[in-house]
Amino acid sequence: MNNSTPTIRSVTVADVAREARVSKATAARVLGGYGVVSDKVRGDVLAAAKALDYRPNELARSMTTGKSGIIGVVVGDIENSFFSFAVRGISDTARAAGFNVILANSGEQIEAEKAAVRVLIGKRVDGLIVTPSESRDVSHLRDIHRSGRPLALLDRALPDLDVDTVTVDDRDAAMRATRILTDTGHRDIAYVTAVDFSEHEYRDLEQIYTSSVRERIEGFLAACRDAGIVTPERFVRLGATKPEETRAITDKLLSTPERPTAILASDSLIAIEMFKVIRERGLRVPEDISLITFHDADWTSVTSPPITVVDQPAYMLGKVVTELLLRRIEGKVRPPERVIVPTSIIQRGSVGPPFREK
Amino acid sequence: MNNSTPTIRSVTVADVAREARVSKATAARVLGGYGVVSDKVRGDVLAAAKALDYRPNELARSMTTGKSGIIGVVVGDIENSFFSFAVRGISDTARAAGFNVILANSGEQIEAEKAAVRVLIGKRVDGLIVTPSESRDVSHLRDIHRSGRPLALLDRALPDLDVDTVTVDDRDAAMRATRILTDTGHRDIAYVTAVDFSEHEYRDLEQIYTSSVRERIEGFLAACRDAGIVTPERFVRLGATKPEETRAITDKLLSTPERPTAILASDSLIAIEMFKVIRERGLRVPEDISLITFHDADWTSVTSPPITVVDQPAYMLGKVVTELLLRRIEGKVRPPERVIVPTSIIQRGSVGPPFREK
DNA sequence: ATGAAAGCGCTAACAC
DNA sequence: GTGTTAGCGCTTTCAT
Repeated sequence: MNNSTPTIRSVTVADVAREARVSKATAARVLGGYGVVSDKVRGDVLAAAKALDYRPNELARSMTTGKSGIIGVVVGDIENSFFSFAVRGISDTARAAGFNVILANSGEQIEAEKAAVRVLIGKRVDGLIVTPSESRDVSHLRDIHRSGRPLALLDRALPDLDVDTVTVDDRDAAMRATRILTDTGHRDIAYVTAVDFSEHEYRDLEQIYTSSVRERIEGFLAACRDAGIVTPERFVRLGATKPEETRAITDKLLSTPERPTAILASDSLIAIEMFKVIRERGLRVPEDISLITFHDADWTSVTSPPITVVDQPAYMLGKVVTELLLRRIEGKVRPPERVIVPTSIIQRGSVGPPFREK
Repeated sequence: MNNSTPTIRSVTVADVAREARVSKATAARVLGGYGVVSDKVRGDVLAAAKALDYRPNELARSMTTGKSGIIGVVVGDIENSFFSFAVRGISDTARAAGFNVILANSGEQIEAEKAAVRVLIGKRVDGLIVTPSESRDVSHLRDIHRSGRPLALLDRALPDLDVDTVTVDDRDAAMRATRILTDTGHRDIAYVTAVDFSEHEYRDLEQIYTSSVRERIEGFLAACRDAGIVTPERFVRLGATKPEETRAITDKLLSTPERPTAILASDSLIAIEMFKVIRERGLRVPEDISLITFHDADWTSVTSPPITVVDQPAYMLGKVVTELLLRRIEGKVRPPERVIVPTSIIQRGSVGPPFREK
């Protein structure tokens, strides 16, 4: 049909108004779906709009209304399937409420996170959902709050920032997972986590600025101590942020004669890399070493043996945090909520008695 | 510090101008980084901006410039790690060029895809990258083109739409994968793909409206025929869009005594589900049945045996399609490009001779 | 029920 | 170099 050159100037309410022989205001009323218009005029305007192929300019609309219909989301790493699911939960919930989502990746880097927040605020998003990469520097998050836009935190709580927050029961989950290991007889258990840190060695909790990481370590250590294990922190390893780092940590961990007999991994990306290294070294799971990981990633159920996991309802986390945010966007004033979503442990075949006992 | 109530009205160039005792235009010049200003005035304005905590309103900026700095992306399913990687490639490339990304999920539904496109156009994105879910209805994509905004296609070509398109060598990849199977002696090979279709049975290529799906089937059939296999289409199955569908297809496929001795899966989501069903039925890979899948998903390297895959450079696809789009956004006029990125096959342990020969 | 006009925050001509 | 002015496309009083 219309094979003419691309439309240079898009058609505006003024164009439609002219075509329909009404005022700009009237056309805008029917096009924008507000105010009152007679049925006849409505019909005329709609017909004109159709004839001209009118598309509203959401930008202009946002500018006058102050709302963009966009929710900004900043996550640590979209390639981590935990976040994929959470984002899916966010998107579905937002879309159902008529909102769009702008997604930004922080790569767990505080500077990238700040930049992303700045941009999103500039775009006048109606609200933000952030997975804060650390709790020391929250000035940019404070700014959001100050700018009057709602903010909700996903997966990680910030002690200094009293806003709607949804996390899982990290401490408890870590304790339960660890207990499975100690109950099976393990005394030398490694905990490997992804917090960005120059060294892999763990000193004390003061080093850790990410709530979920911290709480999991706390839970792990507590469960170990409950089982009478002394200095359980000797096998805590930080900095498994990339496959190569994880590989280095695992290699070192498995090289000593005093090596751990079980491993608890803080996410599935770490676990899969550790699993590969374990395999390559000719070790068997769980005969030679037991393994539990956070997150029920797809691969954990197809390995031989399948992996015991802490199942985190990622989609649900995304859904809940979005609901909280939407409620704020709608202007409900009430104290910030702190939702803790329970996890469950799916026992599969990757835990067995420690090899030393054989 | 400033613990006052959230800023109601955000500070504007006018506010900064007043504070710095210069005109709005001058303030705008330094704040917007264009035009020329004396160093002294620049300093004054910057100081005023800082004091007032000025944040540019990107919306207003976009409205006057006509550019939003946003690239709209519509993919089939973000949970599919193939798309995750592609999106990561898109994001990284876009961000490096100073663009943001709005991500929308079509769920491979044409209506959702149309809605997403409409919204993104409304937001005046500077360009769109779409993974078209089918090639019959491309009116909405034509509209993009007509609206003057660049459009680039990812992973799937559209015969009717002559725009920048980046895909992998689907036909050839399917042929090579199939040949591995035929060379190993297989004569009864199933091809299972995810195109949305009411029945699972395949009749002819005319049913298929998605280029990548179609080309892969073509390649599969061609390679089978080259190997002298008659009616290879008898084992082509469509509609593996959800785990349940895949499960049903696999169950049926494996229930007959004439069951296939090898399977080629069109994506890793299908393959993992098939792998699970195979396991549950007590069949072994590759002794009882061989398996190859498109996409080097993480799980394919940790199963026993690991899975032979068609490695698609998803990140690269995203990167390349974004580069093409950015070039168009910059206004370069030249004929649409059709880039075909080569794939490679990673041979692992999931292919063996057909069990019937034993 | 409809219209006229102002204004959202910014950029872009065009003067001076 | 700096200021003045006029929009961008829409919503929103305020009249009529």
